[in-house]
Amino acid sequence: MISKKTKYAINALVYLAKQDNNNPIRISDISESQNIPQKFLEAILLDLKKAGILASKKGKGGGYYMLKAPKEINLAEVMRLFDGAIALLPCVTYNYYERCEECIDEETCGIRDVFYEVRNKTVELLKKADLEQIIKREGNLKNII
Amino acid sequence: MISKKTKYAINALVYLAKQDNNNPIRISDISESQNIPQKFLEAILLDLKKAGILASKKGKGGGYYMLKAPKEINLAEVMRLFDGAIALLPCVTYNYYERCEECIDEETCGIRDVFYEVRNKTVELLKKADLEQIIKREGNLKNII
DNA sequence: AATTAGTCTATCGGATGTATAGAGTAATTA
DNA sequence: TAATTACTCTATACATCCGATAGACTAATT
Repeated sequence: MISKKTKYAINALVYLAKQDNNNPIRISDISESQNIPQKFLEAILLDLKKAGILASKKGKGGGYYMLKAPKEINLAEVMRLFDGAIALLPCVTYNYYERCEECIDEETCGIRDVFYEVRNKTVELLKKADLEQIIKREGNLKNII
Repeated sequence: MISKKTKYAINALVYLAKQDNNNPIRISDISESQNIPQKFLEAILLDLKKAGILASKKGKGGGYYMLKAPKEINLAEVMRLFDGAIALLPCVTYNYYERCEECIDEETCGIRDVFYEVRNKTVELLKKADLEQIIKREGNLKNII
């Protein structure tokens, strides 16, 4: 399961990416419209800013706005930022590799082999899912109904 | 990430499935050969027994042995048994569905749409991975080296 | 100068994951 | 039927993480 932090982050990003212009949006606006606890959201937005995805403006008329283009931000990136590794086993991650202590021979581990496949497929799907595409998907789903 | 419990369970199952005959194996044997803390392993084996995957025999010459055929046990089943849902969002699980509290419209949620795909692919891959196949994979990996 | 809004630090309760201890029970064998 | 072996159950400990909140601080704008 992904953490609430990641989920909130994605929701906030989609919300910001949906704005017509790129004017700053107040934290309290995002918080209320997306049902995210405000103080919790503050920390999340800060992290997104540090990651170079968002930027902020202080003072009256301030708030957060997109720095990167929606197409350049995908769910794999956001998940890694808040939850760390995407893989289900530490021994099949790109960025957070760790040997399984109890493992006898990693090279010939059939279990690892399976989870390696799972990770590859998952990352592939999550990378394809950028903010622009997610918004398009919403449009499609609305048309179906 | 899957829990150690799940990982230990899989390792113990593969170990038991590899035995030539289906004689009972002592907990202490599994524990030592697979580097799993014995007391922790006891609880895991009990769960696997309750799930109808293993059976046990008490007294001298006793231990745990396979009840189901290795081909009938796949990683999706084991993961669900110990870690619960496989999906990354509660709103896209088969067996543990829960609405996201903060969600505004589930039906048209683009994020959900993505994670729905990820879950389907993951479950597909994990279901294909039964114990027999895992053991075959190990054989293949050994031949490559 | 006053206002508005983001930034930082600290903290907290609760849940979960990993692991261990020890007493108790049941089956087997000799 | 006693001794042995091994499984079963309950309780507990500890660390870590997660979700959330409080409050003081700082910086930009009007």
